[in-house]
Amino acid sequence: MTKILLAEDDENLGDLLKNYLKAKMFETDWYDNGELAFDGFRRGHYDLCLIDVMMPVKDGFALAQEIRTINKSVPIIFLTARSMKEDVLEGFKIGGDDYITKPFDMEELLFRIEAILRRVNNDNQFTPLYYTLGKYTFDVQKQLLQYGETVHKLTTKESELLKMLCDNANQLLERNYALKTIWADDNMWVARSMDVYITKLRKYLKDEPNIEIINVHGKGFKLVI
Amino acid sequence: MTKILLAEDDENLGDLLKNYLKAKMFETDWYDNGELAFDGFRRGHYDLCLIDVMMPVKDGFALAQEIRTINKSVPIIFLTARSMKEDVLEGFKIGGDDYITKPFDMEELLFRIEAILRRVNNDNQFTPLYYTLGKYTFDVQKQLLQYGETVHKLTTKESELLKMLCDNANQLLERNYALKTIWADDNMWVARSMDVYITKLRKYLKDEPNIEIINVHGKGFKLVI
DNA sequence: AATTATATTTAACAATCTTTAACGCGATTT
DNA sequence: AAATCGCGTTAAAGATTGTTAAATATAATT
Repeated sequence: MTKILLAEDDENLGDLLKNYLKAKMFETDWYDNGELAFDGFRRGHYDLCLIDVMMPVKDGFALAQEIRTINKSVPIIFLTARSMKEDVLEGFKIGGDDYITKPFDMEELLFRIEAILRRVNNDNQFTPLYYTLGKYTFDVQKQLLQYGETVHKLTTKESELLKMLCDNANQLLERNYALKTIWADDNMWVARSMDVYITKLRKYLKDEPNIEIINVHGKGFKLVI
Repeated sequence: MTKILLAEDDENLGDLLKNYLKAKMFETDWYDNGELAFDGFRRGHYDLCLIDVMMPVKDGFALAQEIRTINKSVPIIFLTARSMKEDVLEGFKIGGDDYITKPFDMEELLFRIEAILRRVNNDNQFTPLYYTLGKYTFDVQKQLLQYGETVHKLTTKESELLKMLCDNANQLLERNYALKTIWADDNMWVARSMDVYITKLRKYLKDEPNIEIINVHGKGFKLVI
């Protein structure tokens, strides 16, 4: 989960932002002044900072400057009521990545955050490489399901589905979710295609008594280990 | 020198921008409509694109979208007179990096450009001259794939494709993306040509059990290391 | 310019992957 | 209990990819 540091003294705005970002799957720590925010920054690990320029105790620029002394790369976005040229330029000089003036549109802020993270995360695409299923090892990259001599070469769809089941092991994997992500569609016809693949996976895994793909009627499937 | 592509139909603004950026040590190619700009983009190499949204022949969003099909990483900044929410969001959805509304301050634009480039250059996106593939070394410049005695002289297309696979190692290399960049086209017939080259590369790499080019059905290929 | 060599594309067929169709069974609802 | 719905399974149809060889295009050489 992406962690965001929010430095904002306005209670309403801070609360609003935190909740909005939470809904968008960002974990946000909210500090209401610059000093606390800096303490928080050195303690935790953040993927992005959202900093209001005008704050009591320590203003946003000062905070950003301090953050930059200990971290030169974390993305910083300034929030401000003032749209004066000098302020904007000051923000960029310090090493900010973006500058957005109040009142701003939440969705625009979200897109700006995502635009910056997209660039940062360019090479940060982490996915587990192997899963252990009883005696079998599932190599996601190579699309192999193997145990000693026995090696099943999986097709793309088999592999995608098995990976999704593994990610939700012992939990329900919803039909619609799987269909929308793997098949990019969830109409009735495509749904039958998924059933065919479930059958195929069950065949591969039938040698493993401890592993089972069970059906949750009307909802989806569950990989039980 | 950093090269900027400027797509702007307004003569005065275009001229002004080009001169301003030149003074700031950016080499700028200015195209006054979207179609010319796209032609220019595929011909040359640019570090950043500055695109006016409203242009004749081909508007800025359409241009950006075309650019994104052949280049997923070049930074794009939109310029526009409209500050409507929908427009801004559209720009980010396409994969833009920033969006600035006219009339804008030249200095602010400059800072935004620098903020983005700073981040891009941080990510160390230089392209290596050598890749290591198991026991083989792939020399991009000389188009050689060698290990001790064994040396494969690669043809241009073989080399371009292998390089592209290496740049996306362990990630999906989309068919269309490869076709558009290497073959400058992505029709059905050309696509088969790519398959032939995949076969050739697999032959060269078959001595290396740890290296494999796997197919992602309907999407592209992945070099797994 | 003609010839040779090399690189790339096209064509053809085989193999593999994915979807669709069909039928049967069991679960759920009426 | 009958009817409906969702799922399990298999086989065939449809699409994509793998591979080889011949045809064409491009480059190098005579």
